[in-house]
Amino acid sequence: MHRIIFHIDVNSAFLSWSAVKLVQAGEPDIRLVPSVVSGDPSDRRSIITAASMPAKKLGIKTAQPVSMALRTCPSLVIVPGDWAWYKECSRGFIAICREYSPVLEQFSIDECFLDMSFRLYGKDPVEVATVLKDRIKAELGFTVNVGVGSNKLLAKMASDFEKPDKVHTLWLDEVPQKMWPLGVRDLLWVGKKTEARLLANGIRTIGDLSRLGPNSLAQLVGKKFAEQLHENANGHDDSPVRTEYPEAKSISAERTFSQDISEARDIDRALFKVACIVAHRLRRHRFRASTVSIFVKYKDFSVVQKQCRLEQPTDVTALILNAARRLLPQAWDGVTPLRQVGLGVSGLTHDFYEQMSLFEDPKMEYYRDWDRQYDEQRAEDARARAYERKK
DNA sequence: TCTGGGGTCCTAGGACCC
DNA sequence: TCTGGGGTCCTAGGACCC
Repeated sequence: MHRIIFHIDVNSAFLSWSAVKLVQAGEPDIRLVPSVVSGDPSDRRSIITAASMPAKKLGIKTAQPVSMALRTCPSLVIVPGDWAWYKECSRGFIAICREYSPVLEQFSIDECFLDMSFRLYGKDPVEVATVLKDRIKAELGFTVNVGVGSNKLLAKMASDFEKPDKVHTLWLDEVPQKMWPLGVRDLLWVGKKTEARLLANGIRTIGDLSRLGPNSLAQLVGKKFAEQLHENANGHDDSPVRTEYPEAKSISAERTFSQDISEARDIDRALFKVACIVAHRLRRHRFRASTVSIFVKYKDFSVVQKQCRLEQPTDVTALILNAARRLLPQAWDGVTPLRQVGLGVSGLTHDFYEQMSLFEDPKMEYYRDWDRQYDEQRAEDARARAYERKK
């Protein structure tokens, strides 16, 4: 059975989308100059979320600190992120893609896979991909790359070839010419650590990797990962295009301080804030969580994480915060400055039978009331922001 | 230059049960 | 009294993705 998969990837998504909005408002096109989307540039710890092609040509990269990019290019144009607008752009581009095949998997806000296997009716895949790409540009004002291949892996690798506004193929029989010469780091799932480990063993290209037996690879990266890498390096991937999404398995929030802090009060305040955010998201998605975890990050980026199980699943901020407060001393000595604190919940269920406890905290009603008011305030804020946008 | 925020999956060890 | 082996659950940490 021969499959044909498209991978559609928005070029410099957040930057392009901000550019579209500015152009609509009669402003210059920031895609044509060195520009980035980032957090507050006056915060030393802000990093770049997206960079324009001219910025990338200067060596400015996603995830780089803004302060560093400004040294490279003092005239860099910096725009803040606009998440509501990005969601609108994402919906628009997904809607057009869906017209080409209902077998669509949204992989992230700016990427999707289309299974085109039974949708081409003898037409040339590259021609169809080109029409799709040009339609998005004409109707929405931003460009995409389309990767065309025999499976999801090859389609995704292909969309990463030359950018922007391009269609590339990577069929199984093109793997030796187009994929094997690439460095191992270009293979999906090979990150910095795995690359270092492979290089240390003389494995430089994806071709080197493809020729390695899964057994010798298993010594380096573990059995399961080795099997996957071996398959992928040979261009094999039988994972289906998933139209349904598994439910979330965890929810977390974190705060990075503008300076490392060791003041217990400040740490607790941050913990309180992230607990409010996480519990609110739990309630909004009608989840309850049975495990609470906290993590702290030190200035050398080392992370310590502690978790505990709750007596019963909850979505109550106070109970989650209490658990977090109990965990904190296990993760932090109370002295060493912290860069970041985070709080996560997992073991999510939609289990809503209240297991009646004889020992229910008498403050429970108060806690729930507090949460209701918090949720109402958040909803009101969201309405106010939506109203501001419409104006 | 000094590194955000939100996720997923895998591994390995210990506890506990049969 | 001492022993094996398998299964499950939990925790901590590490790697990757966008």
